[in-house]
Amino acid sequence: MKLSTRGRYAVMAMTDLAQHYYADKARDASALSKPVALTMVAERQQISLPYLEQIFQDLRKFGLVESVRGAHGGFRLSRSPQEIWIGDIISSVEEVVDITRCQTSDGCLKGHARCLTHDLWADLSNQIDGFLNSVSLNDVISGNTGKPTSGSTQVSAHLS
Amino acid sequence: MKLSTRGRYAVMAMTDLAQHYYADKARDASALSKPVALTMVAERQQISLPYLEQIFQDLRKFGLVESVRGAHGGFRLSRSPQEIWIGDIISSVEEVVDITRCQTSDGCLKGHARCLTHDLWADLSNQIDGFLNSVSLNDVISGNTGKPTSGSTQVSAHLS
DNA sequence: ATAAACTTGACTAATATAGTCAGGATTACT
DNA sequence: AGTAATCCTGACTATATTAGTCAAGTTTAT
Repeated sequence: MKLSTRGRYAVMAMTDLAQHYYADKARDASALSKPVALTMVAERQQISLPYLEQIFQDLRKFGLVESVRGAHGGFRLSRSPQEIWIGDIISSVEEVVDITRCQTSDGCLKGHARCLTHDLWADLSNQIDGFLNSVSLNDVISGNTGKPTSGSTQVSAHLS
Repeated sequence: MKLSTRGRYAVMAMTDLAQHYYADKARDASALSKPVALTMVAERQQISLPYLEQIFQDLRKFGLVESVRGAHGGFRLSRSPQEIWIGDIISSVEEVVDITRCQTSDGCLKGHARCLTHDLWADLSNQIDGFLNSVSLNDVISGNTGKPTSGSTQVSAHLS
């Protein structure tokens, strides 16, 4: 799997929108939240504006955000932060990568010696998907991303 | 995180050695297993030999394999497949990637708006590490990589 | 009208990955 | 002793990906 800065930027930007979503709902729970201009998000999150624009086109196509064009336009979440999973965000903006290389021409016979590792990668893939699809935008904002069982207080800054 | 072909090749090659390990032990449980030449591994696993050599230098430096130089030389596992975790293999050959970008100069204040996603990436990192460090080479060979709770029969070939 | 903001698509630069190459050192076998 | 097999080392290159830029639009509030 490849989790590049593109996916990370997308999640950062979406948490930014989510904060505005809550701020607006606090003022008027029944109204739509106001669109947030990407120039603001880019500045707050320190991401290049044209690059963010690219990323938001993907998010829009996958229905995670709505755009409002013209002056005072911008983007808003298309549903509430509890209903948006981190996995949705990342899969919207990252290329899909075939981790196993098995569907290709060289014919991996699953279970055959050539590809004993097939299930390993598939299981790892499920593991990661499972995690990312169990964490919502709301969880991220409220700092509630850790699994109950794992030591979520122990922070390891590096992946190996 | 970046799990590239380099790491996948390393795991494939190590499963190859593990199979030879068991074959040799079946013949004589007390003897050291015979070294396996990389030319053989390269051929069986369809990996370029010079590339494999590079990878095996890393594995050797991290103490996962022993080398035997000269004619009839090669590599053998330096301990039994039950004691070698997939996480060990991958971290030996892949570059360490800072997933959070937080220790750098631009000062991520954890918990600050700028870096609400810090814990998310750290937790994901722990999740992946936890999985890879809970699967041994022996598990891979015996097809026992899935977690009891997750649907390990459902194979999704793509990571998003 | 005008300016703010989104939209689209092509383009470029930097980086990382995968893989190659050449030569050297070590050892088994004859 | 000689030779072939094998590991060992390090530099090198090609390719792909990622990150980011640029230019020229369209849409809409004021």
